[in-house]
Amino acid sequence: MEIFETLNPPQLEAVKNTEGPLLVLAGAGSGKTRVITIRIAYLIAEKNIPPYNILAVTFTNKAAGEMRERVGALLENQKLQSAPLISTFHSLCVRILRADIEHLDEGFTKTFTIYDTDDTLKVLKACTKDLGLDEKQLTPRSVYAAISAAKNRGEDYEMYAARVESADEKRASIARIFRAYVERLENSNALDFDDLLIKTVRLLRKSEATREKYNNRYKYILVDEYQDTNSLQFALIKFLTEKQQNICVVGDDAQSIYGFRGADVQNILQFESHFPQAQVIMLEQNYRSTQTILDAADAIIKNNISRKEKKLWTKNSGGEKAFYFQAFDAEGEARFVASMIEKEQMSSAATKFAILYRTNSQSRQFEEALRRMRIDYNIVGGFSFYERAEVKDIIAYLKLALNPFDDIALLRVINTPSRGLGKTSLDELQFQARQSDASIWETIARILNDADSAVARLTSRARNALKDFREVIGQLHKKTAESSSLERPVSDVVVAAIELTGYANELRLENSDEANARLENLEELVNAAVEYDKSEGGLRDFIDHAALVSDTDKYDRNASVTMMTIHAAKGLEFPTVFLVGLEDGIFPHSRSVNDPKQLEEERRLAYVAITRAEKRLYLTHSMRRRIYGEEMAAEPSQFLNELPLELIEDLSQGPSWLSYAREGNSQLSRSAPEMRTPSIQTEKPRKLYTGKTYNNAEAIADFFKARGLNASKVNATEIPAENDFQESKTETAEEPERRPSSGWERLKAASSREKTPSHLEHKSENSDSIVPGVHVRHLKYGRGLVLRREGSGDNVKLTVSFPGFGQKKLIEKFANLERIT
DNA sequence: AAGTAAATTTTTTTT
DNA sequence: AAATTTACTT
Repeated sequence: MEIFETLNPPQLEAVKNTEGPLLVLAGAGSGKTRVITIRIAYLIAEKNIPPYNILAVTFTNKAAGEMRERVGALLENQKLQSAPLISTFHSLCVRILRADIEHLDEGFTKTFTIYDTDDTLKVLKACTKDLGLDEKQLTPRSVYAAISAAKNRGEDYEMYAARVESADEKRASIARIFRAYVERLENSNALDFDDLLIKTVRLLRKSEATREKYNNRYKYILVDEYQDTNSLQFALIKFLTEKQQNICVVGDDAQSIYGFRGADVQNILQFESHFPQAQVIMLEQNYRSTQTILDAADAIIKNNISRKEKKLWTKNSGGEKAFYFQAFDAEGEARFVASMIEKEQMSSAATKFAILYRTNSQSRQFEEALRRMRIDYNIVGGFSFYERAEVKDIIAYLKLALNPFDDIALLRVINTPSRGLGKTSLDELQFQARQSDASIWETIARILNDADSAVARLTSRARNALKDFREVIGQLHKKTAESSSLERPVSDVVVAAIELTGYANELRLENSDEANARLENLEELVNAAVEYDKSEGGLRDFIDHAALVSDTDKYDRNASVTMMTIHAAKGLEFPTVFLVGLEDGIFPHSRSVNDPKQLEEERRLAYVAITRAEKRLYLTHSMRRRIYGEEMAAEPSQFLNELPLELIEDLSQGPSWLSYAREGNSQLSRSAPEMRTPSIQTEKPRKLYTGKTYNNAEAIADFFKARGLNASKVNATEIPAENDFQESKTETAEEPERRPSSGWERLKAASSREKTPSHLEHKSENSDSIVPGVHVRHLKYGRGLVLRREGSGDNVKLTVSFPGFGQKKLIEKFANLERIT
């Protein structure tokens, strides 16, 4: 195959080294995907491995789809009997479980339902309520996080309870919810995302026959983005490679960005000890970016302590500097990005742009700005098609028809469209179901069959509604049965779920713009089903697909402008990248800054973002930003401070943070830290900052005024708590620190005094230093983050989030809070 | 029971 | 600021 000639020596090694365990450490832009796809093609075309013996695993459907496509293109001219399985971890597990879950003997059957995050949260909420626990403190999200973490550690609820026994009350409650949750899922024959992995691993551990089957089936296994695997995924791989060890994993520890989901970098770092015969190949030549971009990425990542030294290099020498822009507010930032895109589109229409942000909520401003300038864009993430209410409703009907024990699906649709079943009836139904430890579907049957209906206090109207409902689901069920034996196309059943249930009729009757839009979405769902009928999958696969596709899967590589989170951008590349919202608290995210481990993950995220760029990189941040509808001053991200100034070109209007940084650095090079004269006072890291320093009496008075205090009233202990004074007095004399520190706090105070609109000014005058965003210490709860401040004078109420205790509402006057940094 | 008004919460990142 | 949840009418 002439394609091999396009590979460099280590890439070629990685392709041809087909036997035994192989670790490919592939830096950003080093042609990783090419290597994997060509390797698969090589196995088939040159080594004559039957395609069905090959398994490639990815994390996202997007990656799997792309890989399928590229392998397909490489093997275009071959006549193949089968196709290699290229799948996500979760789809692979569904496939295995749909075949063999009954061997697990845990009561689950092949027709199990998959609960997505939404469904899971609903169950958790119901459990918490059921147990009479505090729903305010035990939010479904936090409980889910705890349970999911436990599951990913391999704990069931008993182990969790045992481990947590002597710990705080909250975790004891979580243990109870955990148990109730597991029971409910069992009753509903449902598995959540974690369960898909857990049950598969358990099944492989338990059943030798199953293990044997898949070991014989998949003789060559490839895993993409191996740095993102968690312990369960590792266990899965271990079982699947038990007999033969033709396992090739590809990844980059510097791009490990899913630690929050249990991913363990140790899997890739310890590969050689997990698979003792392993060979290791490093791909270090970057084909994507300019040297400047690589230098910028490297400047940031080298601040991480735990990392494997890697030296990416490129033949694409030089390149232009990274552009930098400081905006006054988020709208200004978006306007800047939009106008830069417009300008570049004028000169070369074909180029592609990505706007990358840390959180989905940042997309809005950019959407508006682009729309105003009539620039077409594509947005990945946020609301996905399958997350729309009407789509989920219809899917729920289908899920229910396939698995009547699925309480969550049932509750979703039992009164949609309205059948006259209100809260009272539904509460009664659920109560009855809990009493008899049965599913709601069974409970309905029992109530309707029981002539002596006094047990259930339901109105005759409600009973009739239930009868209708049962009838509808019954009919739908018949059709699904026909569909699974492939006598009836999937699209037929989908249409039935839309029409038979009266769902479409209700929307037609409403005849509003919104209702029509929904009807169109349902039309789209039918289209998707028609597409599906062309492939061999049945209704079941269609529904599974709907549960397992993520919003990142709708990336359109032909779009000129794509907006998405940095996470979603992993694996992609763009000629021009805008990395926006480079502000402290946004990126790195405020929930990560207190934990060095999480901060390092944020830094890797920055590394991923920057290395997406091929030719041109823009870095932007805003001086203020609205958070929860409240205008907040925002300081530049510490990551900006980690970039060498000579790599950056400032496009800001007027003086910017960067121009101050330049000034501050003009006398002393920050690349020469040894020139620093250490002394007790200056030992503490300090930051660069713009704006006023508090180095005279007037400025000090101003400072306190901004905080609503009189300088004379302030006692001695409060000043050091702020610790602004000594530092700022010596500011210009000292060498600037690489790692930014509290100087920015002063910029915030200064800039809010100078630039804050008057309504905000007023607010800050009446408050002291305990405002949203600061940290405080509480005698009992310890350190906490102030989220909200309400009221005035003696009635100031604060909402404070204390790690481990949740959110507390406190009266400032009595709470005895101390502000800390 | 259903619709409206008011109160409350929300934002990390994802299969 | 927006979306979701709860409280209050009819």
